[in-house]
Parts: sequence; C-alpha cells; structure tokens
Amino acid sequence: MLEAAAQRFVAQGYAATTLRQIAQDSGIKAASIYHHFASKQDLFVAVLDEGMRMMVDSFDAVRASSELGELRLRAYVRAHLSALFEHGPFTAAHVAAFSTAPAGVRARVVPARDGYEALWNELLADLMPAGDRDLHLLRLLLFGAMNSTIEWFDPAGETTLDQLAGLLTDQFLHGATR
Amino acid sequence: MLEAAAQRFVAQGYAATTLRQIAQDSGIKAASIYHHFASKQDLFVAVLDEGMRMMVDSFDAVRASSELGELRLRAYVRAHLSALFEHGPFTAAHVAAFSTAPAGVRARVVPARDGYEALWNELLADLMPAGDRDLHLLRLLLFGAMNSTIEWFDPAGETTLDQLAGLLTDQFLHGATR
DNA sequence: ATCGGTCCCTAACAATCGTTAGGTTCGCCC
DNA sequence: GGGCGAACCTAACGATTGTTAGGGACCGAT
Repeated sequence: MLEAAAQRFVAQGYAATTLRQIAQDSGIKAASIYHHFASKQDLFVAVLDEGMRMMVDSFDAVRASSELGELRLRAYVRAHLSALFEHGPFTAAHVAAFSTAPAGVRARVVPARDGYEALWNELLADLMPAGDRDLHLLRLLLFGAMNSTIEWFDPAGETTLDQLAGLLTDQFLHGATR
Repeated sequence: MLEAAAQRFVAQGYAATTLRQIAQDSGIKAASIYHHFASKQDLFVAVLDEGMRMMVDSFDAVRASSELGELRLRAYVRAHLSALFEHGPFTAAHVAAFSTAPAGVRARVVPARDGYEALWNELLADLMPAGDRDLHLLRLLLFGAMNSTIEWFDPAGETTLDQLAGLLTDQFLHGATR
C-alpha cells in the first residue's frame, strides 16, 4: 500500500492524489487506510521518510566500499541515482512530491532531509579539500542536476544508469569541456 | 490577476491552488475569473505561457549583445536566472508548477517549452562545437542545476544573482575542481 | 467457548472544489 | 439617451474530498 501511495505521489503530487485512488491501487477501500495511518498527511510523511531512509542506506553502502578519489564520488552519485530509479518509488516520491506538499507536512520531513544533505556536505569537503570555493553551493548544484533526472531520464532507454552517473560525475568535477 | 495566480501556483502547485484564493488575492470573487478565462486550466496555461515568453525574451536580449565565448554563455545563464527571479512570478511558476499539473494541461504548454529548449541546444552546439559528448544530456544537467535554484536561492541574500550565474557557468564549463 | 484485536467493509458526514446561471453597475458609442 | 458589452456580483449546483461511525469476518490466545 505504501508503494501504491508513493507511485501516485510521484505521478500526481500530494494534493492531486486521492486516498480513494491509493486505496483502489491497493485493492482496498479508502476508509481502510485509516486503520494503518491516522491521516493523509501521516501516510505521505511515511512514504517520504521511507524514501529518505533508502537514500541513506544507498549512501552507507558506498561508504563500506573501497573506491578511491574520483571513482568514489562516482559511486556515491551512482548510489543516489540508484535510489531514485531502482529502489522502488519511495525515493522518487520524496524528490518529486516534496515540494507539492503543504508547508506543515514538509516541515515534518525536513530533519531527515537535512541529515542526508549533511552527509553529502561532509563527503564533498572530504573529497575536495582546500580551496575557497563554496562547497555548499556546489552541492546544491549537483543535487539539482542529479534530482532533475527523474523528469527526463529513462533507465530502460539507450543510456544506462552507470553511464549517466559517469557523465554526471565527470561534468561536476571537470566541466562540460572535456 | 495573472500575477496573483502565478504566485499561488509557485507556492502551492496546480491542484492545491484554489480559484477562490486567486480571486481573493486579486480583490474579486471566484466566479468573476470566468469572465477572463474559460477554466482553471486555461488560466494556468496562460500563466505558464507568459512565463515562457519572458524566458525567450530574456534569451533574445542576450542574443543582441556582443559578449564572446565564455562570457556569452554566462550572459545566457544570467538571463535565465533573471527570468526566474527578477521578472515576476510567471517564469518561476512555469518551472515550479509545470510538473504539478495534470497531463492534459501539461501537454498544452509543451510546444512553447520545446521551443526554448531548442534555443539552448543550438546555443550549446554553437559555443561548444566538436567533440562526441552528448550536448543534449549536458543541457539537461545544466537546466537541472539552474532551475533547482528556485528552491533554495534567495536573491536578497549574501550571494548576488551575478555571482550565482558566474558560479553556475564556471562549474558547468570547467567543473567544481578549479 | 469466548474474548480481544486486526483488518476491512458500508454508509455517511461536512467541507470545499470548479463551474454555471442570472442579475447589477458602469462607461462608451451612435 | 438608449443600447451594448465589459466587469463584477450573489447564489447555487453537483461532484469530490478527507474523515468518521459502526459493524462484520477472521485470527490466536485464554
């Protein structure tokens, strides 16, 4: 049921998604949702929290690997994309539907979000030390590029996720000109 | 009234925005909107089309300038950001609310959207000729980075729009490492 | 055998939505 | 000065929304 909800939230956003739609996708009736969640807001928060948990898990999995230097960043980018495209609709729901939720709901997800962003800030500070450039701003640009891929990238198309991760990492580190 | 509508669509998305809200912001009643637009969908399309028109205008203004090479790209990036932050909420509405609209409404705006994207594809092909790299993919990454700024950038903050345009251009062309 | 709890149902609630019908006011034009 | 259309109003429509009340079926434990 959580998965059906996530899929709807990805495709339609928070407000446009109906509890009756989610219920039908899950093979139950709308009122039955309230046996598992106290409100639509709670259901939404549960979906987004699950999505964020998966991103952190993906991140931690790379931490245990032994890649070095540039390949290391590439592995993290690949992990981020993997959570977005390969680990169910939860993470995609977080990225796509977060901004469509009312402010009150968004605030409940921000802490988990901040935690993940902090991981990336530390990662970039670790991989690209020294220099007066603003790593926080660069991280935001990287996130913008990575997260926007859900709007156009098709993992079943010509380009593979590995290739996309490679292109993203290479472009981020060395730019579009070679 | 179009402006009030755009502001609401930016902040809340399509589905969560009520005609009664837009009407109240405009100092009229909800039913009076129907004297200017045939439906909520038409109003939304009008807002997004206006936003896209402003982006194209911004783009064309740079075309008339005489910047060369790297500075030229930077001027285009600055123009894109300018449309996003300085030319009213229409362009921001397009970027932020497009994905929150039902598919039928989105389809009506796609042509104008495609036109603008084609301008950028030509621009990049012109500025960065030769090379087997996929300019279309790189353009999507650049758009992702640029458009995501509406979610966090504050033009009244420490960093100016000029600085942000510089950082974006530099990072896109030469990467985050120097 | 019966209790408690889980899971789901039907039926309905008040609220709010986009939209329509019909009327009023105002200024412009012949 | 009579007509006309633009701009706005009030009032209401049917549909849909999130949510609640109350009940039935099944389960394992007592």
